[in-house]
Formats: sequence, structure tokens, C-alpha cells
Amino acid sequence: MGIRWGIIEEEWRKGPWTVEEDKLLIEYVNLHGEGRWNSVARLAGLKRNGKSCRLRWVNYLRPDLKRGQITPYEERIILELHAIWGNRWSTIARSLPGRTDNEIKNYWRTNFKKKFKKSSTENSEKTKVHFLKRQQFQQQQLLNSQIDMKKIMSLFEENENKVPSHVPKQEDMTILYQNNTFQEQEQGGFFYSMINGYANYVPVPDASSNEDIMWDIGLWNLDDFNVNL
DNA sequence: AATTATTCCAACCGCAAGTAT
DNA sequence: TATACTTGCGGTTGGAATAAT
Repeated sequence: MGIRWGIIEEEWRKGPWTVEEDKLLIEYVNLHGEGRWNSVARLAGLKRNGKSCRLRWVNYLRPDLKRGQITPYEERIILELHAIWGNRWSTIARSLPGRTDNEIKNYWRTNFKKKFKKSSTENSEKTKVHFLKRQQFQQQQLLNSQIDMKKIMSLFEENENKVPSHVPKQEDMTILYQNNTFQEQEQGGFFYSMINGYANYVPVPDASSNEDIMWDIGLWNLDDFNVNL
């Protein structure tokens, strides 16, 4: 850009980061801590603006990042929370330690957005039936399990007609997470969690060679999510 | 084997909320 | 108090890798 309005504009580097740039940024954070991103260029000799530096750190260089594939369990959480929060990726990310909002957003988009669309136009009736079957199945499992049935069933009856896209207040949500969610209790082969009035229960992920698991994985991955609740 | 299409992710952008001056 | 600067978020995109023709 050069000169505009008599001010010399910085010429920032853009595009993929090099190993050397990464080193400089890591060094900077080790020395000065996270934050004050706009001073990175000056103090670390990087020709990157603050935004770019922050993004690189948060999404890639942070040492507490969990690398590798999203696990089936993480996937389930993403789907559950997306049903509640919609595209509030950073909120969802708070329940997945070591995963970034960007990562989750990319994951959801590449794996689910299309299925969503496709199935809703193609065979919504079929998937609706599928969904209802699943619901029935789960309720039956609940009946068979040891947990406080009456309480949960009444919660369910209260909430089952609510739209999942209903958005609760964020503060409420966070507290629930700390106290309750995804430190799920294992009860009779099921995880149980409460999310802001919604009861969620799914088969234990790794109780191997169990039909329930097939049910669960299949269902979560299939076309249920087009059902317009 | 060559070309075209699709998938996927790192990194971009604009906006808005928060913080500093 | 008002304005400027910074940070964080979510949508979007460029292009490399992979798949399809």
C-alpha cells in the first residue's frame, strides 16, 4: 500500500507461516506471555500484524493444543452442542479442551453441513422416522437404567417440545458445564448429562461389541440432524 | 496419463465488544 | 467523556492435496 494520507503504512506479511516465523512468535510468547499482540512485530521482529500473530498462536502454536483426529466422543459433543448453540464455535470449543473454535468449525462444516442439507431435501420423512425411533430407543434404555428415572423423564417431557436452537444465556451454560456436563456420570452403561434442561444420554463409547454402539454412532453420523425440531 | 472437480483447512476479513488514553 | 486501539468471533476463501473423469 505504501503511503496514504501522508502516513507510511506497514507492509505486513500474509499467508502461511514459516518455521522461522513460528520460532520468533514462540520466543515472544515465552518472554512476554500471551497478549499485546500488536507489539509482537516490534518486539519479535516479525512482519506480521497482531491479528495474524494471535491467530497463529491460538490455533496452532499453543502448547496445550490437542492434535490429531477428532474422536467419536468429541464428535458427539460437537453435535450435541451445535444443536443447542448453533454456530457459536468458541462456546462449543470451551467444552473440548485442546480444540480450537476454528478446528471445530472446520470439522462441522466438512462433515455435517452437507449431510444436513442433502437429507433434508431428499428423504426427510425417512430420517424423521429414524429420529423418532432413536428417541424411543433411548427412552427405553432410560427405563432400563438405574438412574433417577422419574426426575429425568419429567425433565424430558418438559423439554422435548422445545426447539434445540433455543439459545440459553451463556452464563447459565458455562456453570452447567463446570458442574455437570461431560464429566458425565456413567450409569448402567450410559452416560448421562444435562444441558440446560435437556437431558442427554448415550451409550458408553467403548463398551465394545455392543449393538448399542452401532446404533449410536450410526445415528449420530446419519441424517437425523435434518429433522426440523 | 492428463485434466478437471472436489475436499479440506489454515488463515483471511469485517464487525463488534472491550480496553486504554 | 470521546476517540483510538486491541482482542475475539464467526463467515469466507485461496490453494494444496486428493478424487473423479
